[in-house]
Amino acid sequence: MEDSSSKHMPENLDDPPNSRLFVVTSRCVTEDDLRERFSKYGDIQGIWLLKDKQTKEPKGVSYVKYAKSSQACMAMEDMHGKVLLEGTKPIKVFIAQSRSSAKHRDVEDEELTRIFVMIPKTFTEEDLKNTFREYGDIEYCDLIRNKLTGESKGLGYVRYYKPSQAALAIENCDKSYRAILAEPRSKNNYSEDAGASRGGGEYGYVDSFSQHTFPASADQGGHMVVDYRHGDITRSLILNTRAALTQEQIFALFDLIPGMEYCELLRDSYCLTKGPLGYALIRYNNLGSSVYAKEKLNGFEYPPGNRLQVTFYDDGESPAGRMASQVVTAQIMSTVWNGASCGQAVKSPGYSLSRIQVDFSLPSLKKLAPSDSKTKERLFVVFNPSPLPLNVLEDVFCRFGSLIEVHLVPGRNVGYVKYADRQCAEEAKALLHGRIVNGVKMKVMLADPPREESHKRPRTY
DNA sequence: CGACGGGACGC
DNA sequence: CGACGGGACGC
Repeated sequence: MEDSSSKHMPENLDDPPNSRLFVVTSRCVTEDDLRERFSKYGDIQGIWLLKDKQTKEPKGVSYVKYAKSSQACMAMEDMHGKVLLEGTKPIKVFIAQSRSSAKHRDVEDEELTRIFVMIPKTFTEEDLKNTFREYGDIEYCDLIRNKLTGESKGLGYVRYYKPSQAALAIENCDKSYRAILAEPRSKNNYSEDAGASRGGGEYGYVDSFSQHTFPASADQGGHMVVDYRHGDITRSLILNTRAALTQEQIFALFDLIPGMEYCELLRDSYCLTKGPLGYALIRYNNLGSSVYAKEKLNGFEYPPGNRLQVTFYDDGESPAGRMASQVVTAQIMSTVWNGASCGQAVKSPGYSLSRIQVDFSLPSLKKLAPSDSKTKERLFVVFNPSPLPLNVLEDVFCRFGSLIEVHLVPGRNVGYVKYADRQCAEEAKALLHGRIVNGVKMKVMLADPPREESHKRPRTY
């Protein structure tokens, strides 16, 4: 089944990643010399000495492939600078660049000592350190936090002193942490030109290694580029909120980002009788501030439990609860509302912004189940011709009680509805299947059970 | 027919 | 400075 002969190394040169050494030696060092000195660190799968094409003379460059990255790292750490043969120069040992990488630059320890992990949101930096210190001395731990609330996003970095320690952590820690090597901080992964670079190998260490470690995402990135091209972003934003917010509160919130030049609380034209304001219009004096404000405040819970929805305002459309564009809609679906639901504390029928148009009678609005409720039943919904907005879906599907959340699949006309009670889900299915809501026909079915994943950590949100 | 599976840091 | 082999199943 497995081909482990030392002669034949087909495509597994980089499997697992960083398990191969690049060794610079004196030309007179032989394969046996290398084997003698390097075999104590682990299972050597192959040794290859480069030879000159014409003269067949050794070039003093060789590769040593181990079964594990930690073995390669330990060999590197221990052997780098050692003299193999009396009177020859000290050898140099590095982790080899992946075969598919065009770069021949040395792989720095910087790239090999920091890992990126998924952890429960309740973890502190100390918890993180205590969890991962069994693999080696830790220089520091970082949590990724929401800048505004300070709450952990359940993601963290652990910096070790030595590559072998990071490798050991990745190899041996609980799979649910999904530990991988962190991309170096210098590279700005953030301004998402990922759409342009996806599939291209022009970004050094981003290429083959990241394909190894990052599952392909269906998420539509690159909104900055796309939005500019389509002219969908403006300096104006729309705030949607289910909870009542005062003009002062909204002003204070959006004034956190410099450049606000306008902030007005508007009544939902469809809910004139309701006291609380449904949405607000905010404008900044520059594009950067509006983009930044949307990024920072969209999805922000204020007050806690009330997730704000911030979208770009498009002058061509009615402001009431409308998305600026399909692009922005998709982005909101995948970033803000995914896996989220409003806390029931602030959920109240009077604050519903969705305008529901149906040709059948709907039960009254019900409270949502707590977002940490255990899912007892899931519904699978197919929309025709296109998905309904999440606030509408929540409005409709909550009316049978125990609704936990509605989740749309980005780029597809389908979604999932989670209930904390099977009976409620059944009733929702019975009443809503085949119905038309706001002109969108819905098929409502029981969802197939989720795929079993043995090493899966329960989601902590 | 139609299906979820995750991930990034204020230089 | 010091970066990527030899050789070929059996449909």
